[in-house]
Amino acid sequence: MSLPQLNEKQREALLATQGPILVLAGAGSGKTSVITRKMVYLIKEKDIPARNIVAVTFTNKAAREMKQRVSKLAGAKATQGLTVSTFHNFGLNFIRREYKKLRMKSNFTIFDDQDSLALIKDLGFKEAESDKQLLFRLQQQISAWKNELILPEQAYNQAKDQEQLIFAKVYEKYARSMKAYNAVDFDDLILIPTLLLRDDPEVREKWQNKIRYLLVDEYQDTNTSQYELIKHLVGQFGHFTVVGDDDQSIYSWRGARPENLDQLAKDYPHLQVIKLEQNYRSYGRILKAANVLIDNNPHAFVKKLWSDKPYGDPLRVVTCPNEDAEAEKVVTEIISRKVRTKNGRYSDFAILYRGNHQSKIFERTLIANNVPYKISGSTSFFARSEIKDIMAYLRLLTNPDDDNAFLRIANTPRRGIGPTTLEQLGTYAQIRHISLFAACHEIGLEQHLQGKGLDNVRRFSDLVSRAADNAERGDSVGVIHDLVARIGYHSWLHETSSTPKAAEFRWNNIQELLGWVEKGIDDNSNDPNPFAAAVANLMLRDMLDRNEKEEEESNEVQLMTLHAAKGLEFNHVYLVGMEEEFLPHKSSIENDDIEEERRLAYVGITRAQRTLTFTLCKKRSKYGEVMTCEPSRFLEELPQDDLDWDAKRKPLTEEEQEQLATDNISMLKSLFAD
DNA sequence: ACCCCCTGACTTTTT
DNA sequence: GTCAGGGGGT
Repeated sequence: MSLPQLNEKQREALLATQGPILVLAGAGSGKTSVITRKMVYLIKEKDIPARNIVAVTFTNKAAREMKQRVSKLAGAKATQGLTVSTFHNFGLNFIRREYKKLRMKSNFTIFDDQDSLALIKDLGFKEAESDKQLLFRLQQQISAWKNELILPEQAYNQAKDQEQLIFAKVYEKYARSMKAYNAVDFDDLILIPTLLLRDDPEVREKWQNKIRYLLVDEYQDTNTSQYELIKHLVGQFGHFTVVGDDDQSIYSWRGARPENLDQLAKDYPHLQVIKLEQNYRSYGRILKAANVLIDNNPHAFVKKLWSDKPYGDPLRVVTCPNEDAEAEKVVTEIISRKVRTKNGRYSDFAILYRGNHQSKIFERTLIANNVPYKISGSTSFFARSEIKDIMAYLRLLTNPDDDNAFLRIANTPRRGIGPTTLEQLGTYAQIRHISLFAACHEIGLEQHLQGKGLDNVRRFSDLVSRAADNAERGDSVGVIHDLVARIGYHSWLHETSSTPKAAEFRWNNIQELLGWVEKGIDDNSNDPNPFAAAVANLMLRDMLDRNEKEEEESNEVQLMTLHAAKGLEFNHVYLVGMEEEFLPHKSSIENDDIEEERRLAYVGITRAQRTLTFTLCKKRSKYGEVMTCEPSRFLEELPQDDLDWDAKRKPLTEEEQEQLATDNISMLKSLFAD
């Protein structure tokens, strides 16, 4: 196999197939290309069967992209059986295969964050019922324990204060309830396989034999439990490649441990470290600025990005009197730049910010100027109420013990099962130690019990259990369509939507969802319960081919947080709100956690291919009050010779700036008014 | 059951 | 300043 288009280091990373390999891949250094081509190399040249190769990523998007690229390079036939999935999807498949060993039922449901929060709230921890903040902290603590591989008993023993003690108790209760509901949460999808692999030599051996080569993307984002999972999967002399960049670690607040990179060197003394330092994305000056900035952070592995692209224009720093002027400045500049560029597209421009709330004013200004835009990270498909409703029906069909699903839909659409009935049902279920749905069923059998609410409960219980029976027997998709029709969901949508158009839009969403269920059911798999498997997969939000549509070249200005921008690139980047207390964020300053904020700025800078513009405000109205803002310390850390810093070169008075801004805007407006 | 007003939050989020 | 979500009133 010839290896064109790869540089020396990339080739080295690709050819190293013995023992543990760490690839330190700087921003824009062609890391995805290396991983995908390495998989092809392993299959084609090293004759490792595709089914013995596993690659894990953090997002569905990354997994999908990788899979596509590999099968394009190696052909669909050669890649048959190759596993490219997210950590969570891998964990899910693991559990579905090993459910017997785990003493679980095959029809477990997956709880998302909201489900688990609802459960925690329900566990009767008095203080947390009213105090949302506390409830939230509790959920995060439980999640953190799970990510650290700490079980309830250990949490209890390690508790340092009264609060921790109480939290640990709730954790224990939570774990027991999850078992009763036959449910797992997202963290369990990693935790459960890790514990089984750790404790069961037979299972461990089986999986280590299956996986002859493991690849891990975005390694710096792994948490403790993911680290251990990988360790147990590859065994002591494992052959694997992990790819990561400690400078782009921006998720430590949710358990990611960039230290896992150093830990790897300690756990595997023969670890081969390969650095990819040539950047194919940015102009030289942008890279220089990024390097200088990140040099202020301590490093376990030193790395210096370089590029043979042109040096490029100085990075501009634009100081604005206030946030309105900032937005106007950015938007009018994007318009004029786009018009001036031949074949200029709005999608060449990105506006990046620290917090979601910062998008609002830019959105408003873009609308006012008729500029098409796209904000990433807005309400997702699965957050839509109609999708949550139907998902709850699907969950209840596969797992009748899923009380969260039951509660969501018991009275949706309205069928006269109000709070009073539900409370009675809850009490009954609690006494009998059964789920709410099972309680419905039992009450249904007690013919002598009378009451309007009870009749409704009976009817509901009959409806769902009949559907569940039929679904298990065969045509589950037909059964679901039938169920959706029987509950009158279509007319319910029309009742609850403001316009008929909105109702039809929501109805279409449901049709789309049901289409995925249909596609997701794999009758040929040896899974004992293909329908349940399909529903579980949907909880992990892998939307299969939906994104193909979404990702077609859109001519829209891209707006997103710095976190969401990781992995992407844009010709022209506007990094807005470059002020102290924004970037670095106020709470990070207070917690003395500047390094991760610096990495965030680094990620933002390295997104830019050609030009980079920082903007900041002198004054900003925060929470109704006008506040004076300080320029971000990161601006001071950048190489000043490479900056075109307006305010420093010729400081204008506030009035002059305001005048200038107004002039520019009216000039541009008259230019593009039509 | 529904609506309206008040209160509190204003870091980041995938699965 | 603005929005969401809870609580309380009708």
